[in-house]
Amino acid sequence: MSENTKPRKRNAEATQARIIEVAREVFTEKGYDGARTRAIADRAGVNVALINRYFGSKEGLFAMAVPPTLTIASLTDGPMDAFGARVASVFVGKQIHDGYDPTFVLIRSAASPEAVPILRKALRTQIIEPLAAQLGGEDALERACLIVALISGFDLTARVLGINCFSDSDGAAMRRLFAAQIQTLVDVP
Amino acid sequence: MSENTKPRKRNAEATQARIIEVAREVFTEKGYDGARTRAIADRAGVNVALINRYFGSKEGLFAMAVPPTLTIASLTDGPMDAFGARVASVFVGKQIHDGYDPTFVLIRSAASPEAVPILRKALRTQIIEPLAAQLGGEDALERACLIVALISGFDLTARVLGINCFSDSDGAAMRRLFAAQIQTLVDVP
DNA sequence: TGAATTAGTAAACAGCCGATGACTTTTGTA
DNA sequence: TACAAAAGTCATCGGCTGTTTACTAATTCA
Repeated sequence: MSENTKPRKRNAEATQARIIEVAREVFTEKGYDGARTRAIADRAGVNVALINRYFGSKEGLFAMAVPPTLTIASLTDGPMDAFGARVASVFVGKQIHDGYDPTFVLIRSAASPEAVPILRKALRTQIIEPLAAQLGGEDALERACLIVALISGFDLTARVLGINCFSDSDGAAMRRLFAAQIQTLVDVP
Repeated sequence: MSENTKPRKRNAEATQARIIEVAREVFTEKGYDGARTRAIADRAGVNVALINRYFGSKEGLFAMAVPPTLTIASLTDGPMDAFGARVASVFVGKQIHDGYDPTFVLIRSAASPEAVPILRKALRTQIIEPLAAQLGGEDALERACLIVALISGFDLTARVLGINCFSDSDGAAMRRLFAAQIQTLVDVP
């Protein structure tokens, strides 16, 4: 009862949150350019004009929706000698599910001039730099970049383009190879 | 004298070739969706209608322009124990130059439903399968996919998104690490 | 040479896009 | 209960997109 004591039907904050949630899904499916503001508004059950009212523009909505979620904290938490295995278990065999997938947004928005600066800044400050700091040792920046490249390249090849990269049924071989590749970039120093 | 005996000013074949050449450049810069048929026609010095007359549609032009160029023959030629070094020397430190770059087309068209099936088929049959056959040994398909993933992921991260991945000035460290990563995928068996 | 074929152009169509400003409805409060 | 502020809707604008149809001009060949 501490909050929501009054069941307001009109709630700007909740509406903005719903728009952001839906926008993440549509940006995942279509990328920045392919995502239509009307599609986002319709799926969120609101009028298109609210997107411009609350976020200024489609670009503003993208900037509010995507960068806060670009992080690898869930992967860097835990022992780093098992980092490769952890990444592989998440990305290899990942199903293409409905909903938000930041990596898909990244890949599918790489052709959009409005989205690239936003993605670049978030990727650099929230993923690559922290990862490089955590890796430490020689060429930490290069190794962090290669880890990100391997992950995003794998998602691009296997999921967005839909190339079958598995000679076995459960992807065990890929998971093992993928984990080993990542781990060599962690262990180098 | 067997060909071009008469210096025709109107030459459908030459015009088609010019359109394809320009289309490759524009697809490189903008991706499939961002490439405007009018921009292609204007830069080629012809009327927009010729694109549809000669190639049926924008998608038809893309299918005629891009797949024939998707190959890694220039990289697989040569000793495979230096494959990693060869790939690294080509991709690391590569300048963003004007003109056609198949990897950029791949990355920047990954969000376009019309382009993806075309790219998937060409990438699979002309790059990944030949590369896997050349690699041989265990998990050749997985290793070929990871090589492609690493290359395309690096281009996505460092070039299309424009993230600075180099702690030195000439990229020597990245070139060494990149080459080593690729080479471990070649040498595995 | 003259007619038929081919290369290329011009103009417009139907539809979609993001964004805007005026309008209506609900909510909170005096 | 009256009223002002906030939340949300409606209709529309200007511009752009791929494609098509009708047309003009150059080329080929009998």
